[in-house]
Parts: sequence; C-alpha cells; structure tokens
Amino acid sequence: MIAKLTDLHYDFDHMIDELTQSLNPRATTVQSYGRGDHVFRQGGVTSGMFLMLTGGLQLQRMTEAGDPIIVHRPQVGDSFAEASIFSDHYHCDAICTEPSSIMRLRKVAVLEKLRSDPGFAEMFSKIMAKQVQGYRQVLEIVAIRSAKDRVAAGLSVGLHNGTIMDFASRIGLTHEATYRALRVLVTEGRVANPERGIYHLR
Amino acid sequence: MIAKLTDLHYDFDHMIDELTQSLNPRATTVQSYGRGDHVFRQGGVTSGMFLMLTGGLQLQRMTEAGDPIIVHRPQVGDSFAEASIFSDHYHCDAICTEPSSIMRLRKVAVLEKLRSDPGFAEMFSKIMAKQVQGYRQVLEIVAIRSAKDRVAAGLSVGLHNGTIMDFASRIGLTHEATYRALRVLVTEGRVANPERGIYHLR
DNA sequence: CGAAACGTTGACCGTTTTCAATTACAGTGG
DNA sequence: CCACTGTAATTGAAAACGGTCAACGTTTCG
Repeated sequence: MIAKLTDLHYDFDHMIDELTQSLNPRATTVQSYGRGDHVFRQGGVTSGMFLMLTGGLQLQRMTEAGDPIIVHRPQVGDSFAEASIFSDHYHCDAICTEPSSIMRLRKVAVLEKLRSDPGFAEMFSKIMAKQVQGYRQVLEIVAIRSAKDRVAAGLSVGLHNGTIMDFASRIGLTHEATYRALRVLVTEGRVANPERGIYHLR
Repeated sequence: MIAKLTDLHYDFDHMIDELTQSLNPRATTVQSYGRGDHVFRQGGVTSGMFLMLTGGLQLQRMTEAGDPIIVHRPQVGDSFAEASIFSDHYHCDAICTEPSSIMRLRKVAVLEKLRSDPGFAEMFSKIMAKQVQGYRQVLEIVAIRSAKDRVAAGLSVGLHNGTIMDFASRIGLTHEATYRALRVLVTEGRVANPERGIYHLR
C-alpha cells in the first residue's frame, strides 16, 4: 500500500514535537516578525534552524541573472533551514510574507544534541528522510500533466487537508483549474463533495 | 556567491564517501545489474539503502491510471532509497536503465551505526538535509508557470547536466517545450548554445 | 456591520501539449 | 567499414488545456 502524505504529516508533527521537547528549553527562542522582516539573510552567519509557529514566509535567493527565485514556502508547523545546522552561512533570504511567530532552535544546541543523544540523532535523521520521501511524492504528482488526474492523485495522497487554495498551490495548479477539475471529478462520481470546500475520493 | 546544485553535488560525493567508509565493510555489498533489472520493487521488504557506483537507474512507480512516473534518477555517486532505512517496504521500483554497479548498505547495519556512532548520525542527517534542500529547490522551479522562466531558472540552478530530455523531465516540461524555450532564450542572448544539445546561461 | 479571504463559476485567450516529421549521432552486427 | 537501429535534438502546425480576468456568493472575524 502507498503511504499517504497525511500519514507522513501525522508522523511529522509528532516527530517535530519529540524533537523540540527533547531539547533544553534554553535551546529554543520564539520571536515575532512583521510582514517583510528578515528572519535571516543570504550569507549571514547561521544561528540555527526554525519552526514556523504562525504566519508565513518565503525562502528566496537571487539567481546569477539577478532574478529572485523562491526556494521554499514553509507552512505553519513546518521546520525550515534544517540544513543550516551544517553550514556556516545561510544560503538564502528568509522574508516574512505576513506577521509571523517563529521558533528558533539554536544551532550549537542542535548539533550538540545530535552528537550526544543517539535517539535525537535518529529522530532527526528520520525526520529528514521522511521529508525526502514526501517531497518525492509531491514531485511525482506535480509531474502529472492532466489537471484532472493531478487533482485526483493529490486527493488520493492526502494533499488536500487545508483550503482548496493551499491544495491548488501544492499541486501546482491555479485554484480555478483545481475547482474545475474537482467539479468534473464530482460529476463523474469519482469524488464526493459533501459540503462547500470539502472533497474526497470515494 | 550562489550555491548551485552542482556545488551541493560536490559536497555530496564527499559526504557519501565518508559515510560508506565509516561503515563496516561487511555492512555493504556491491552487485551488478543489467539494463532493465530491478534493484528492488514497490512493496518489497526493505533491505537497505543504495549507492550508485556506475551506470544509471530510475526510481519509478505507477500512477492510478497506470502511467509510470519517474520519482528519482540517481546519478553516479548518489545514494538512493535512504528513507527505506526507516520503512518496512520500498515505496517505488528501482529499475536499471543501463548496466549498473550498485552498492547496498544493509539496513540493520545503518540503523545500528546511526544509534551508536554520533559522527555517522551527523553525516547521515547532513546528507538528508542537503537532499531536502535540493528537492525544495526543484519544487519551486517546477512551480514556475512560464516555460521560458522555468527553463531559465532550471539552468541557473544547474539542473541541466545530462540530456535535454532529462532536463525537461526534471523541470516538468515536454522536451519540445523545453527546446522552444531554450531557442527563445538563445535568441534573446540570455543563453549560449555552443553546440548541439549544450546550453548554459551567459 | 464591513472587510477580507475563500469558494465557485464563466468566457476568452495564449501557451503548452500533442502529433508528426526530419536531422544528427552513437552503437552494433555483418 | 557501412548499413542499420535506436535515441536525442530540433522544428512545425493544430488542438486542447489551463491560465488569466472577472464576477458573485459565502463564510469568518474583528
């Protein structure tokens, strides 16, 4: 059977919890940011990895041509900049797209814990490995050309947990295209639409 | 300076070397495969993670519609199926696209090492973290709607190392669309095309 | 209550996909 | 060494699909 992303997600939150709870409270700090604030900058000295508590931000970097590319858009509950634990400098900018509350896990604390606590190390490795798995799954779905098939695949894998707009963005479609595909799937009887905004495979 | 995927690659090979060398030789086996051979199958019981020594393969799975989708195409020197260390079953097929030599790192050995050797755990985490970084980057590029911008971003990030068809598949476009976008970029002077099949940003 | 964000649908237009064909090239066996 | 086969590179034309723009209903929340 295919592992669904929802499963991964469940594991994920659980793992993140364990991770943060096994850290000394002094290893973490929570800070608030306003829209447009930088959490860190490309080239800046790394101070730790982060956990998105509320709000939203994007990680972006400049291409050689000078065009900005978005590297990642962590959702609430996601960790980000985990790789910075192993680097001296951040390799992109982290800019809040809305007022946000963000937890920082101090780099040295994480590194130290990683080295001293095998359980923590295993947990951390597992989190990273599961993320890789999840990303591969998403990549697979995003590669589906037909909007209808893509939406169906996205549903079947549990990518539709929040809003339709989030769902659409995750599978790389406009929300309009997603609505239309959903409507087709509903009329075909492949998808149930018990109430406004709620869809699931039969 | 901007970190390219190729840079990540360099680090990567280095890390993988360290990883395998720190393992007991008996924890690894090398095996040869012919074109079309399976290294493992979706649903099969996990026996370990792998390292591509020579040749090439692709990880693929079937969509519900029955179309095979390529999940990953490890290059020589890449590890793959790392997450299987934490799973009971492989979640895709691994099929050689050419005669290949592949090293297997036995699951139990890796798990044991992970628990007992902090340095190993750190290295493993680091490899995973870098992969996550890479996947996120690819996802953001795949999310770019305009074929031209997508191709340009893909180039700027070093996704075009092999054939154009591989490149196209990585960035989620048909090869025709990719060729056309490349041609436009060349006529615009943003991309150089020194010889057939070779393109790079200026 | 009013604003803001989500949900939903329609119409039109443009881009990409699809289908098709041609050239180039690398490998293979006679 | 050469015809032969398969795959990659390249280009064209037409059709289909999804994006964009626009509008409106609905829910939430301060």
